[in-house]
Amino acid sequence: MTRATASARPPGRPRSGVNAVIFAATLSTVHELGYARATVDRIAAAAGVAKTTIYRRWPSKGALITDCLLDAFGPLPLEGADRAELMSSAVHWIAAKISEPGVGDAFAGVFSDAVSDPALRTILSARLQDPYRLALQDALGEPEHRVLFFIDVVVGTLLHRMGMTGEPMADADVTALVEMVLPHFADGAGPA
Amino acid sequence: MTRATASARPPGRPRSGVNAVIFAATLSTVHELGYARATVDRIAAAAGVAKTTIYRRWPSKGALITDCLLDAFGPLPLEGADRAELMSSAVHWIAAKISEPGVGDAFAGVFSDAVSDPALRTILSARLQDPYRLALQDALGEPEHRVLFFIDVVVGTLLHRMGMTGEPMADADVTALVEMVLPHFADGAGPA
DNA sequence: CTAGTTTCGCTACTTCAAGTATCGATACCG
DNA sequence: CGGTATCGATACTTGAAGTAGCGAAACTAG
Repeated sequence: MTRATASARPPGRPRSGVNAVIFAATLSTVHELGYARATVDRIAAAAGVAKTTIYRRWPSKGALITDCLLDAFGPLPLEGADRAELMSSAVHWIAAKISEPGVGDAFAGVFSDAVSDPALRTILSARLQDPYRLALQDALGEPEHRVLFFIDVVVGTLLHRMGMTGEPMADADVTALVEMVLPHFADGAGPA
Repeated sequence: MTRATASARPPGRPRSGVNAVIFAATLSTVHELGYARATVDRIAAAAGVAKTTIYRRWPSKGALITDCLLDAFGPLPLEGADRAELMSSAVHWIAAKISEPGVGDAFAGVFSDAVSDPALRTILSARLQDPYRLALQDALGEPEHRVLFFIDVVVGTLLHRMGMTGEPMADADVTALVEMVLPHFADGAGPA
């Protein structure tokens, strides 16, 4: 998982397999201290590695958080007999992920940083959003801009609740979100 | 506008009426440089005042931005013959406001800061969200949690688009947002 | 006109975090 | 063994939030 699957192993001392440890330390530190106070120094200390080791692997704190989220989310489970079940399970899945300790804070935090950092925005969009967007386009047969709108609504709503209250959205409200979104994205409901 | 309407003027040198100038400088600086690089030093320089003057009036950068947004938004225009028109105009209004130069960046930026700053979250919730929430509760006759959900969806969606793309949401998508939200909040559509 | 109070601009400072630089030591390849 | 890239450790640079203390200015009360 840590080791690249490249053809020949590159020369030099190989990287130790501590990415998973660093990811875990990142989430727990963010969970305990919040995003802003989860400094790279503290994350490194919690993971038992040097700060320089982290900066050798990720170009910035935002990139670390992005990869950490990618690792925490994993692939989108595309389950459901029909279109409605598929979308419903996707919404509940991302809501549950964002509810996990540290994940929501880290997500909202890195998203915030990206607002005034175009480079991080590119990383976030390409590494985190695009894979799920493509999977959804494929599963739903919707054009790109409709799936982007879907993501804006679902993720935006969940993050806004998290940001304004500090708590993840309750199940009842996630269900309301599903019920609001489903008709709009029902087969043949959209324009074109 | 700047001067307090308090009973007797307090002793000492009165504050100069530069709040409006500071607000304008804040928005233009955020618009030019982005939220993170719009430092209080730079905002003060753009407004032609000393940084200490700003910190005499607002306890933190976040509080300044919050008041600046409050000033930029103004009161929620509650127009519309019926419930649907009222909600539609409210969504288009906030979308237009967020599209104004600097406003969306400032909003997304201060929101981001609030994620890991409970004190700022309190300021943001009480000074910015609550007035509009109360006005909506009154106008729509909906309970608090439904209006909060409405705000999460609308503002969250608009900010997510702004944060991920750097551009405000296009009119066509705002219209789609309205069409998605309206049926869910139609009279008698909700639980209880 | 003077005394009291508060704001003003200015400069200097403290604190903290992101990110960089450098070093000797270590692990792996050929 | 020689080459190379990583490791931990320490020190450093840079930039921004927020604070402290100054003399000058503006206003009010007497």
